[in-house]
This record gives sequence, structure tokens and C-alpha cells, in this order.
Amino acid sequence: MITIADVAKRAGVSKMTVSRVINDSGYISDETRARVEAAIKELGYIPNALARSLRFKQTRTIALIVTDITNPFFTTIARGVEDQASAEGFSVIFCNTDESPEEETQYVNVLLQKQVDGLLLVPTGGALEIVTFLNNHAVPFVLLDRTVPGTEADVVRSDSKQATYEGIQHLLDLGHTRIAALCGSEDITSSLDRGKGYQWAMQDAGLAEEATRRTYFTSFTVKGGYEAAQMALAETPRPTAIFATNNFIAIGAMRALREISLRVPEDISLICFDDLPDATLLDPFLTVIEQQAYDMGRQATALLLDRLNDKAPDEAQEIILPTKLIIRRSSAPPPTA
Amino acid sequence: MITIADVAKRAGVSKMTVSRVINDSGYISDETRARVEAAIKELGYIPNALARSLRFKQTRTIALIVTDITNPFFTTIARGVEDQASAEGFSVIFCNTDESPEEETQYVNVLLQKQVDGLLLVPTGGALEIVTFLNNHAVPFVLLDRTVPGTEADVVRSDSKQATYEGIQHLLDLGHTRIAALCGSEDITSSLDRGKGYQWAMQDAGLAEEATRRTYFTSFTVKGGYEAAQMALAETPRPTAIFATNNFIAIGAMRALREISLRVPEDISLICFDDLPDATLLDPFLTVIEQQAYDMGRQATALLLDRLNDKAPDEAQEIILPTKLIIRRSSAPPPTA
DNA sequence: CTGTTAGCGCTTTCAA
DNA sequence: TTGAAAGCGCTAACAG
Repeated sequence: MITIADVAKRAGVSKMTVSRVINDSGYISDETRARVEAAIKELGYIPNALARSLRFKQTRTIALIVTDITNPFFTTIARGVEDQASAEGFSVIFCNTDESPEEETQYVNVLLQKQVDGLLLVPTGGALEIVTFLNNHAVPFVLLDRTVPGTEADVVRSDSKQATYEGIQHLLDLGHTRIAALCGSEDITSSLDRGKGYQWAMQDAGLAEEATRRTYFTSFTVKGGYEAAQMALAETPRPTAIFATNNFIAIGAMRALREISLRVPEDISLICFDDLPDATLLDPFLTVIEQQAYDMGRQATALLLDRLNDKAPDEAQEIILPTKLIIRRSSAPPPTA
Repeated sequence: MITIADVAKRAGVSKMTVSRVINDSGYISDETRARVEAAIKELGYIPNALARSLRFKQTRTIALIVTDITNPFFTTIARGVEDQASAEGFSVIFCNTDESPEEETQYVNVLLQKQVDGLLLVPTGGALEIVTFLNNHAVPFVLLDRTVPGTEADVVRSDSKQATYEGIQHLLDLGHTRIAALCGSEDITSSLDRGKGYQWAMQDAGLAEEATRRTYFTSFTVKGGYEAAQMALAETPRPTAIFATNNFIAIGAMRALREISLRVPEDISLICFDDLPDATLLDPFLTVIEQQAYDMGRQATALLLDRLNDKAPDEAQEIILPTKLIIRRSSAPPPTA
């Protein structure tokens, strides 16, 4: 390995002078600078960021921990994070917990050892302990998509409750009354909020009991959606519309519908939270409540970097991003209407 | 920041003793160990991996550089890499170049400064320089999916040429003769190999000229596929089948077909390289040549880690993974057949 | 079984 | 404008 000492010797100067050239700090004569730069090039010297970070006490690296790397919602967030971070000269370490609190704890530990300057975290359902730990250790971090009840923390998320209200309203306007809600896990706030938005909208329409009866909790997966949909469809009378609290649940529901040959939207309507990326779809036809995933990544990163530079207010910030109801072909009036 | 010295003082021992406890090395009395562990817990001590890596001269971190993080093919690779690496106690830094050689060079530089132990690289079309650089600097790395002509390097990839041959053969067997090929960029070997496989199969069927005339180069994107398909469809007589060299090109082609109301497979057949993940598809119906993306990630990582441990042979390794032709509903005999 | 010394590659501080 | 010494947090090598 080529070190700063090698370069110094080659250029006939001290290590300190080389350091000054690398960091463009202090005064150096043009002649010396040229000699040092030549030596760097000749030797193919690469500064050791480990040693620098050890002195500087910062790594210019942040980490992004998501719960499902296969979900386009999270990869889109990742792009936003990446773009914003690299614009400010930060690197991003990307981690995936698969919704497991154990993996989450494990990653946070490793990342702290690696001295990341801050964390971006989509918390699992069991994140209370680790988030409390981060707070106690004064590690800068920002939550994404979900909050962690019982803690104070910066968070960037959508207004799931309000957005769901509008989505359900759209179904109600079409004439539906028997609407089932397939919700994600009960220990995830975004999922809960969507459930509440559903309940709220149904209640406002005088359908509170209907809503209670037709709420199903499952996981944010295709399998979960499939199973929950089967339960919802087994009810008599059958629902005329299904609301899925995320994209994967909707796909699972779609499979269940197809299996019993129900047509969408002729026989039953289907809407969901989260869009699927245009690029992976042959035919966009689902009516969705779209979240601004890319922006969520960008803003969370901007907030985190502000924190790192002491440019954010002391109190925990809560940034709520707008959503958009995109009406496509999967929602229509109920068959009997 | 709490350091090893703080722990040592608290436990009333030397720093070295604390180090021994952390690393579980050397002999320590149970009593001392307990005291040290108590001190660690009380202070909430987190070892500084920077300082350790500086001494050990290894970071137990590798990097994965892909060309398009939005493509499920690459996120699936990422999962394989992640799983294999973490099983061996390595962390992964995940980077995205968007097919830009400049970004690629930039990332490699930063990563080398960060002292990653090795690199996993899906090379861009302009990677010759950076790969040569890596070779000269004896940085351990493994190429994924593509090779870089003019260099020697470990690579894990599919046999694109052979796989394409079989895919085209499937179309020929169905009775197609007017088959168009929508290829990715000309400076990417996997794309070229798929073009060659197409040419080869057509030639064996006595359709060499037909193939030459119906080959279109574009980029591995939905937009690229859309545009190339429009060109292919403008020919007279029109092709009765389209072969797309990746999933995104196929989706673009699908859009172009829909725009002029061509039905698949009744009016025209469509097959492509790379599957789309089950989870993001409402209705899998494309006939595809599936690559083992997850395995590609795993094997490349295993090879890289072997290299790091001097367990791999001196010569550059080439691991060719099998592919699978999955026949679904998008391919059928041509309309006139 | 435990401690001391030296040094990883770099930069801060102070002096020249 | 340049350099020497000290030290960031940790561990290898040796000594006790």
C-alpha cells in the first residue's frame, strides 16, 4: 500500500505538505504543489479514508435501512437518498432487514461500529428498543415512512390516514358499501394509519360496523394479500370492492380474485396504496394512492444532513408528504349499481 | 465518544485486556472478563471499526456496483450478494452507476479510499479503463453479468448466446421466420452475445439475411424498447415475433404493440431475456429466458471472498450459470401459420 | 493471565 | 511556506 509517507519521500517534502495538497488547505507554493501532484500520480496514491476519518471523526457516510429491498417503493426511496447524499458528497450504505427486528438491531450495531455519521431508518414493528438506544446515544437518525410510538424522532412520511380516507371516498362515490380492507401488520404505524383512514371514511358514510367486520390484518407481502383476500371473499355477502394497504397486498389480492374468476372492475373493484413502477408493468391499470417515494428519500436525507450540520431545529421534525389518488381502470361502480 | 481507554479505566485494567475481551482472544480470567463486560455495558461502549480496520488492514466490507438499481434483475443479484456476504460476516456497500462510466469511476475511487476489501462490478460499456486500473492495483474484484473485452478478470454470468439460441429456436419451432431482435447497447457484452445468439439461430434456419435486417440496437430501458419496437414494426412485411434482450426492452415493446392495437400472442409473439419478479406482476404471461440472478450474486460473492482468502486459483475464473426458457402465453404460432 | 510499547495512515498544533 | 511532534482508537508483539 502506498501511503502519504511514500508520496512525501518521492516529492522530497514532508507528509504534512502532501496532506495540504490533498486537502487543498493552507499555503503551498505552486512549484511544491506541482511536485507533490506529480508524485501522487506517479505512485498511484489513494488516500486512506479510514485514517482520515479516524482523525476527522466523521466518515461522510450515512446508512439507509429498509424493510424490503424487493419492493419498488423502497428502491425508489433509495434512489432519492442516493441522489441527495451524493450531491452533498456523502456515501450511502444500503441495508435490508426483511421486517426483522433482530436484523435491524444487528445492522445498526455494525453501522455504528463503522462510524456512519447518521442513519435513515424504515423501522420494523419491533424497533422501539433500537430507536430508544439511538436516542440515548445521540446518534443522528431520521425515520422514513413509519413512526415508532413511544419515541421522539425526526420522520418523513405520507399522511396515510387522510390519503386512505380519500381513496375510500372514491369507492363510496362510485356506490360501493361493502368494502374490505386488507391491512399490513398491526405493529407498523403506516399500516395502522391506513386502517384508521378506512374506518374513518366508512364511519362518515354510516358504515362503521361494516368496516369493522371487513378489516383483515396480514403482512405486506403477496402471500399475505392473497390469504387475506381469500378470507374477505369468503364473506356473505361478498365485498364489491377491496382496498389493499400496499402494492404487494394488492397483487396477492389480484391473484385470489383471478383464481375464482372475478373480473376487475366488472365484478369487483380493487384499489391500493403505493404505485408500482411504470417500468415493471406491462399494463398500468390499478387505481392507486401514490406516495412520493423518491421525494421521501430526498427529504429525509436532506433533513439528516442538516442535523449533521446542526442546521435543523432542536425539536423532532415531522415532514408529511402529499399523496395522489390516481384513478385508473380497476375501480368502477359495483355490479348491481 | 466512549473509547477502549474509558472502559479500561472503569474496569481497572489495561486497554489491552479490554481488547482481548472484545476480540475473545488470548487468556483472561473469568473474573476480569466479567468486570470488563460490565464496564462495556455500563458505558454503552461501541468499538470503533475504523481504528480496528486501520490496524487489521481489512474492513470486512465489499462493494456491489450495478448499472440500474430499478431493474429487478439487479436487485435480485443484490439480495444474493447480501445473503452470501453477511453469512461470512461481511458488509456490503451498494452503488448504482446508471450505466455511466464517469459515475463508475467515481464510485470505485471512493470505495478504494474507504478500503473496501473487494469489489463486485457490473461493468458499464466504458469500463475498460477502470478495470485495467483495478487489475494494475491488484484490487480483488469479480465482474457480474458482463465481461470487459481486453482484460482478464473473474466473471460470473449466463451463457447469453446459447440461451438466446434456444429462445429463438422456440420461435422458429412455432413457425416464425420474420423475427426482430431488439438489442441493448452495442458496448455491453451480454447484449452483444444475445445478438449473436439470435444471428446464429437464424442462420442455422437459413434466415441469416432476415436477421441482419431485423436487428435493432438501443438501450436497456423501457423507452429504448419502445422506440426500437416502433422501428421494427414499421418494416414491411412486419415481423411476426419480437425478441427483446432484456425485461425493460420487452415492456417498452409491449407498449408500442398496444399502441397500434396488436394483440400478443394472436397477432405477434414477444419473448425476452430476464424474468420480471413474480411479486410486481399482476399477471405473468411473458415467455422469458430466465437468468439465475440470485445465484449470480451469491456465486460472485463466494468467489470474491475466496479470492480475499487466497482460496481461489490464480487464473481468472469464469462461472457460467444455466438459464431457463419459461414458456408462457406471449409466444404462439404466427397468425398466418 | 495481564500490561507496556510501538505503530497503522493521517492531520492538528505549534514552531521554524 | 514548510516541517516535527503528538495523537485519533485500536491491536501485535513482547515482557512480566
